[in-house]
Amino acid sequence: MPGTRTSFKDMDCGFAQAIELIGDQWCFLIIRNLLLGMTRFEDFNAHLSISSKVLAHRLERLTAAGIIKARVDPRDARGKIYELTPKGEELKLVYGALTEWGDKWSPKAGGVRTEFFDTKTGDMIGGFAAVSKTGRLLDEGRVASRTGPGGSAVRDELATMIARRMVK
Amino acid sequence: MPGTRTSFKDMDCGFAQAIELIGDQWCFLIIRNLLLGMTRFEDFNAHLSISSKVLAHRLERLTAAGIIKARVDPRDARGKIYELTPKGEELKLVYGALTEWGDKWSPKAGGVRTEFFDTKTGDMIGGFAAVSKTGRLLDEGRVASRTGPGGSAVRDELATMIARRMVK
DNA sequence: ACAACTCACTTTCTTAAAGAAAGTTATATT
DNA sequence: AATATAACTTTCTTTAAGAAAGTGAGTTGT
Repeated sequence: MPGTRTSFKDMDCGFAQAIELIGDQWCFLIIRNLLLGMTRFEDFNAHLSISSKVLAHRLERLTAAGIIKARVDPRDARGKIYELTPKGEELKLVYGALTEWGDKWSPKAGGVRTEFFDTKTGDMIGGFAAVSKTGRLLDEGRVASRTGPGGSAVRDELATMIARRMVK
Repeated sequence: MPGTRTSFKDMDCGFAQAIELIGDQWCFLIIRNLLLGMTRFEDFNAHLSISSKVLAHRLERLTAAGIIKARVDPRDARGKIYELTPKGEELKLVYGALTEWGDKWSPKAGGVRTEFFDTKTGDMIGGFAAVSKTGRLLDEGRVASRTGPGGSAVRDELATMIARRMVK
């Protein structure tokens, strides 16, 4: 249907499912602010300059996806407090890696805008990386993906599609 | 202006800049396929069921952002080969982490759809994580962020906004 | 050499959703 | 009782998404 955004629900792929849930500029920014501790409708509205209509829709979508949950402000029944669920909290790494990438490739004189640190030691974090089963760090270049046990024909079809095209 | 999607270019924040460039469902999926080795207009078109109009726009946007680059197929001057630039390749970690999250929270009987492995040893990868400067792995719960040297008033303003609201 | 075919787009047309701004409702404060 | 505030909802206009058909340079088959 024209105008309707395409849904990826039928795509048998974890990545596509993730994008179905949070692959929207506003969702990304809202979750980012939630990860930083923001909780109020008003604050998202003001800080992100998002219209209240769209904000309400996004909060509803994120709630339905089980990424956030709202509760009434115990001090003032008018207010709601929006918080990340464990599912939402686990996006922290994705956000860290994306923030690092963004800061690297949209650089600013003076240094990074955001730095990550270890809350136990206060030390700055070196970065985000893939880790072997034995706890060894792996160079980004060594990381590749393949179809897992729950993988579908879709992924193999993709591989075939790609193989058929190989140049050079 | 109504209908115009909001731009985040003025937001002084690496994360927002990243979202400005790739924070769109189609861009995400296109880059995912590029990371898996897909290179052709036709293949994105068919595999993602994206309309050619929108695909052309996205490829243009990603090219302008310096994330992909096109070259003519040396074997057939009709065809173009789209490839990730180093900037684009560096999104691999973000994609790995997001795929892992999506596979975990949209689970499938039988196991993960996609598994990551070390191209040197063939061993499966344990996961993605934050790493200290000294190369130690950090528990996700220990990771937090703060304003860096290039950080702006925007982030501090956000922190203030949040602090003002603290409950419990 | 010429027709048929491919690839990478454009164009056209319809409709859903984004943005701006004003309005609503249920509490809360004075 | 009057005013304020938080979290939405409504209205209205415009842009962009989606479907489908069309275009043009380049290639292949005969």
